[in-house]
Amino acid sequence: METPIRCQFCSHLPGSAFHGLNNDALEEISHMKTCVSFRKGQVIMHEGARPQGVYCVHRGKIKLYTLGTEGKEQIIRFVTKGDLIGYRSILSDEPISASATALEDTHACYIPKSSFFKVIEDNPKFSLNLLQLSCHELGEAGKMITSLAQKSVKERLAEILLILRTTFGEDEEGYLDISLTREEIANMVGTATESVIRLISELRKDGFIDSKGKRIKVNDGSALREIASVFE
Amino acid sequence: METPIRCQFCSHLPGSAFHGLNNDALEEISHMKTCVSFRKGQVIMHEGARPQGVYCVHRGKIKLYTLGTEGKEQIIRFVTKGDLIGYRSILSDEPISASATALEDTHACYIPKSSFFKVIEDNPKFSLNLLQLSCHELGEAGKMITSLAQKSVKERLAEILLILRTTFGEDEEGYLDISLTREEIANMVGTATESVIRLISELRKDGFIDSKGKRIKVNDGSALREIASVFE
DNA sequence: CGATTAATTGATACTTCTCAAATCCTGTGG
DNA sequence: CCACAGGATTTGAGAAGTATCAATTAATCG
Repeated sequence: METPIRCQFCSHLPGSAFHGLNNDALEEISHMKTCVSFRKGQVIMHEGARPQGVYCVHRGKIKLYTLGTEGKEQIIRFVTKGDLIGYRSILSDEPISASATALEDTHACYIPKSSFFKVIEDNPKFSLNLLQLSCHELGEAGKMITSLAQKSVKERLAEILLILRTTFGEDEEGYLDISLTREEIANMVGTATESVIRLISELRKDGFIDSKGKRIKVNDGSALREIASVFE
Repeated sequence: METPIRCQFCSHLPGSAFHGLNNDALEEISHMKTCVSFRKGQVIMHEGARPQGVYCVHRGKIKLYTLGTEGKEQIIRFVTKGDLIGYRSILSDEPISASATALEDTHACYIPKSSFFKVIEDNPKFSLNLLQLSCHELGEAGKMITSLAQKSVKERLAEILLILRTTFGEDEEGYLDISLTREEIANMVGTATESVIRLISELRKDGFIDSKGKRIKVNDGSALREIASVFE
């Protein structure tokens, strides 16, 4: 447990669900929250559990996933700095629908359930932000559903490489700023690990991407867009 | 355009997003809304458009779907009495992510965007209801993602027959109270029409379901649950 | 530097899709 | 009320796409 930065001064405030709240509200939240850390690989929330609060990620990367029948992970989405975890479950009053595991060492602010609801009640703006957020994600989920139902594995892989680039950005050398195993990529695409491996090496041969071990670089985004049939 | 029932007296109020609002609020909404009808097959909202208001369905059944690359429908979910359409787009301030088409003649109440926001501002309870609703649907979408990514077509079909039963119920003879073409079922399952046909006849041979034309009856729900690997 | 875990490759089996043809329905106009 | 046109459903056969299994090589971590 470390001393938390006060929310007013958090660099992720503008893009977060707390943007637009007045100073008093932010000051109050700052007092209600605590700061927690997770090591790479650590489970932050467990599918089926009842969360007692929400996390606002300050640093690090997290995967959200459900477990399928055979215990296979299906990655639903990724969470990074400024994003909330656990709010879905608390707001719908349902058990957690997706487990969260840290992909790298992570710092987050923890806001207990009761405080979270207090912020909602006291700040219509926050409530609206959350509505906007959940509705946006609902749209994203819909896209993912259509993609899984109608696209081939190759199309989906190309799509997800592009999503990874927008979500995590690139480092100085142009590689995606996220380290995933082939299995994790497969669990996002919804296919077998071996299929991902074959297709990645195919994309590499075609020159659309580069890859050194886990590091992947998108060379030709428009080629990937074409493969993924993304027209946006 | 017909005379709308006032919301206070609407039989769908308890299960809708407007439940728990006080009488004054409901009275106000009643004055802001208008009543509209759609014929079977009519498109209510078009993917990509900017909706100017939301519909609260009073009677009828509606499919929400996105169009995939080849123009193929992917049905995301169904909407029935008491449900809202269009709120996701308005709240996230994004174009409509899924088209809506009436599966049978439909009556709905239309609430213009500005009125909708006014209700939200004036009634924290409504805002919370919407949050709960969208978060619940987010969980459902996650389940659908996992199912599409990991289950076989047969498992998904069994799952969807069960979903249809919970969503639409059964008529006096035990048949699902919804009429869908094989193609529409396929568009929900995320497979080819012919595959659905083959699997439906397989389930019929096994005695788990009956079907006469479009009418489908679930004989053995627990067998379907077993096939679908649903453990709830 | 072992010992594990991850990544890769090949061969094979299986599921699901696609195309084509036949049959069945359903609503419509005579 | 009947015949018919057009769509929906069904069935079969073959092709394609993916998964699975096994064996090998590479990478990673104490």
